[in-house]
Amino acid sequence: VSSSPAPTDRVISVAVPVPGLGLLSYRAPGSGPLAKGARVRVPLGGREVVGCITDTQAPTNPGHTLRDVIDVIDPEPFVPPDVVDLALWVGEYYASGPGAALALAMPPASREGARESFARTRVLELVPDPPASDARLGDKQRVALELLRAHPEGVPTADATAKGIGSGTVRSLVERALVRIREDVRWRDPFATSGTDGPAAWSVAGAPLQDVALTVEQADALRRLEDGLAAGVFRTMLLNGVTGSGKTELYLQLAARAVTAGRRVLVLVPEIALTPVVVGLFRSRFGDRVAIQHSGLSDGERHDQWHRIRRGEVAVVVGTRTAVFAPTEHVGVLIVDEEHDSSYKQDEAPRYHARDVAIVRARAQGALVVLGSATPSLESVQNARAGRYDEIRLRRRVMNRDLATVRIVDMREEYAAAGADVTLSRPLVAAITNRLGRGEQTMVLLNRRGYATVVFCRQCAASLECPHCSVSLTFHRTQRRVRCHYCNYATAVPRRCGACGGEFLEQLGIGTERIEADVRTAFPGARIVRIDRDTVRRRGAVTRAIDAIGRGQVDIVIGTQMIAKGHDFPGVTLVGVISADVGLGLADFRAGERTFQLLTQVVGRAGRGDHPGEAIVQTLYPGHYAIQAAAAQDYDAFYAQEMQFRTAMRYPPTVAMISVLVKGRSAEAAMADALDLVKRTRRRHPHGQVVGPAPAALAKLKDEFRAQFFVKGQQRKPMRTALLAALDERPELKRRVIVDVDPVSVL
DNA sequence: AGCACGCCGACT
DNA sequence: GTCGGCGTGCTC
Repeated sequence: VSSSPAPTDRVISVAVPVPGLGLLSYRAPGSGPLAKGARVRVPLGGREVVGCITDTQAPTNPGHTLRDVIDVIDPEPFVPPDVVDLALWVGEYYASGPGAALALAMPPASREGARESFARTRVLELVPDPPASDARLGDKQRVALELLRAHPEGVPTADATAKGIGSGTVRSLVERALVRIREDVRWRDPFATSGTDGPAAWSVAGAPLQDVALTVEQADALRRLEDGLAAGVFRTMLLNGVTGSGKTELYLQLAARAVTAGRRVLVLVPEIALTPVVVGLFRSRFGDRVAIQHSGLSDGERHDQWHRIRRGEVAVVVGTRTAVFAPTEHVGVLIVDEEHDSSYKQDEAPRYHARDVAIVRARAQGALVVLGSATPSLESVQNARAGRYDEIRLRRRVMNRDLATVRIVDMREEYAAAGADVTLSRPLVAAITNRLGRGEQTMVLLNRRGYATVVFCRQCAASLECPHCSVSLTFHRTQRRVRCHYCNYATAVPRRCGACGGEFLEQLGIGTERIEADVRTAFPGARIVRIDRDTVRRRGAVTRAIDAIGRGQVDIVIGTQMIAKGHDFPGVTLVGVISADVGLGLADFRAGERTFQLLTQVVGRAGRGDHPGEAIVQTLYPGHYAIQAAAAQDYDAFYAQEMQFRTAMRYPPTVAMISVLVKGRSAEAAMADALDLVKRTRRRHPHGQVVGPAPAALAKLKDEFRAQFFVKGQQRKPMRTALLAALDERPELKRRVIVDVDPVSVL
């Protein structure tokens, strides 16, 4: 290791997979090819790591002695250079550093330097022009040749073995040059294993193979989208369309147009559970030129899908937020479905928002972005109304279906009439009875798991808290235990109060388990299924449950927000919301927005088939604007009210915001460190606003105490610079500080 | 993230 | 006298 590079040596910039580290410079001896995006093995401290070249001509850093690259793994770019730039942007904007951001753009094993490797199947096939031979064949050999003649495409060795053709028979046939062995790449196809119809399913049952006829409104929208695509320049279009207005069909037809023009299409969906449906729709139009990218794939599946995309074999990539880094070239359209959904924000470093990254990617490549939602984020609508996006409205449902009629039930009246224990209001019970009689389905939403949310002592008023977090424990009746929904701590329900020894423990607050029990009691003959994180933990369980509902094997579905998202159930004509206000009380500036979105989405589940839908919304706050606007399906009313609140409180999107969470071993220590950072940040950010510190809403989590402050301003760059400079003065705090740029949740 | 260094408590 | 607990600092 010497300090000054010899003239022939090149100095390169490398992103290493170490959080908090910037780009490092290394010497690349020799004259082999060096490409931006290629992987290199480099020394780092006392170990070796695999990094990614971000620049083949780096400045020599005078402060450091350069070390030599150990090995150049790829002669060509592994990560496409424009995706390298995208990752570098993410690393800077979200203050995570380049290494962690670049890891998002690489499939798992490749981060350890593994080369492309596909699974292979050995397949037997006949040699086309076998040499004439007078040798006599045995019975087994004749059977084998017969089988191969019947299958000119070849027979996998495993199938041959299953039919009694042993390896000895095969060997002698190969020696006689009558049969040969071919090695096929076996795609580890995630759709085949997690799909609903077995390995042969290329399309979702009933999905139309061709474009379906559009309504006048849809046709107008499609024309505007196609104009945007044809322009061939960067543009963002907000497709703001009520539930059931047929946005997906527009995605499909727009994608077809892009593919015809030789451009690739990226489709982002919020959740893994939604990928099979969307992939199915795209496969029914684009066949096997559709790839999948999401974190639920096995490493092998992910590897195969990634390399298919990288080789340019696919036209459409469908996936969750990570798919925004797919190694696709010539992207013409990026579609972000349900753009408001909080799953697009990663809740660990790098804390990126895939919708915003999609926009950055499109800008760099001159592509069109389509943001679709029935309940767009305030951010997107504000951008549209400021002229930065084009807004396309779809105000009507397809097939002239009406929006569901919504009835708000004031639960205070129900309590007065039937006691404070009541969970199912009289109108809801009557409506469910009515649906059961007609053979129609009901969906019941309660966005809270468990049986009771609080176990409360009637003698001393203490409630059962998690010993590791500052939250109450939730009672789960099926497990006969109380559990913490944050750290998963669980324990048997105590007989007596831990504080006073009193024997009168009472359960308050209801969850889906309790609703399931109450619904079963009220409707003994009904077929009931509950869908929440507790019932569908295994891979494919959601899909199976959703299938059963789709086939009409269920009368009443009870669930958390899981059931509200995306899935189209034609048999559901009634939606009941148990406590519409769950979530409204949270100390989060987006509480109202979340409630409005969830209610609007779930009410939109009602009546997509031939029958009109009805929704019954139970609440203690019937006058709240989020509930009122959702009931009226009036986005504009909600937007106006919510923007007033955000403006008054100086919350996003009226200001830019960075949330900073400081952890400590005591509440006081966390507050003291946070206060120190606040002062240092404030000094460097005199024109902005630094708010706090205060104990975080979740003041203690997994035995760590948390203090929080917010940096607000108009431009993110000076805010981020000020904060990072403050952190550089207290480097020992870096491990205990979480910086979240554009936070989606501040809990 | 690793890994080394370093400074205090419980064992051979 | 050493082993090892995890705080702190560094990595081109």
